[in-house]
Amino acid sequence: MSRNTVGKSKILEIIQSSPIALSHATIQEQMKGTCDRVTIYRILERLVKENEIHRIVNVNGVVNFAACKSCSHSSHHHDHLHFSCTTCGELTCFEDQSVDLKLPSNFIIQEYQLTVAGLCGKCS
Amino acid sequence: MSRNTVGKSKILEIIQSSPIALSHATIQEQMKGTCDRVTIYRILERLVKENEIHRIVNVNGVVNFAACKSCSHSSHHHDHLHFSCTTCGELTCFEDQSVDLKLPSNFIIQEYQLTVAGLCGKCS
DNA sequence: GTTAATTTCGCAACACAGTTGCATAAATAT
DNA sequence: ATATTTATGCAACTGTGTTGCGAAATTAAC
Ligand SMILES: [Zn+2]
Ligand SMILES: [Zn+2]
Ligand SMILES: [Zn+2]
Ligand SMILES: [Zn+2]
Repeated sequence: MSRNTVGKSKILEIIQSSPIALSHATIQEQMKGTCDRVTIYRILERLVKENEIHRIVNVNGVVNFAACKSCSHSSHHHDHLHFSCTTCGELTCFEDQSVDLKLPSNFIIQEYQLTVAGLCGKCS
Repeated sequence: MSRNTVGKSKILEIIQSSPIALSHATIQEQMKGTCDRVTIYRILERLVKENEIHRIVNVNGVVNFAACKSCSHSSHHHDHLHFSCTTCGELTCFEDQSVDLKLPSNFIIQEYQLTVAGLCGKCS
């Protein structure tokens, strides 16, 4: 396990206390200069590796991060759906929505990226 | 409708004759210097607007383009699944796979980005 | 406690995808 | 033939993410 530093704890707390997924840029803002850009990238990488958070590629190509809630540390699955609002920009996890896919049997799935974009409840 | 230029026709042909989705970089390679980088970006933008091609954000965040086959020009839908191979890098459309999602009724879906990554038939 | 090994951090520099402004060129319209 | 519109090329720029490296901070060993 990697070390628990001040920056790491703070970043994890920011992500865990957010109802929506956050981008690196947003996290950096909230860190208010207490951490270097690159350090934030590396901490996020560590947190992903330790199954504390998961990464979602938004429809604009930018990576966002959200806390892992329903997935235990032993069985880690991120096959749930994400919704990205085109107005307010919020990226929400639908952890209850696991989509079942029918692919040819010789296809081996390693990673999911299931996101729909549109207007969220607030903006519609 | 935008104008039909040499570059536009060539790029459309490259995309239509490809069994997999292509990135801007790959298209630029196949254009062999006949077109400027920026021009290619703008032509792709036009082709998307005219419903000739659709854009897929790959798991690495890079945008890829594929020809529109099953969708007519009147009813345009891109709710199908994509598969991105982590070994050979190929991004394939599964136009027959339309995933059904159950979102809260006040959520309005505008755009789909349904991609799974892993090992394709050739690489598994 | 002092020293050595490991990990983290900050800074600079880089790679890459994508965008914008502007002048020129080409195609349409009058 | 002239004016208007659209497309192109070039340069410069933005934003996201990465890599190398030396310094600082932790942890382990003695
Ligand atoms: Zn919204
Ligand atoms: Zn999620
Ligand atoms: Zn493959
Ligand atoms: Zn497709």
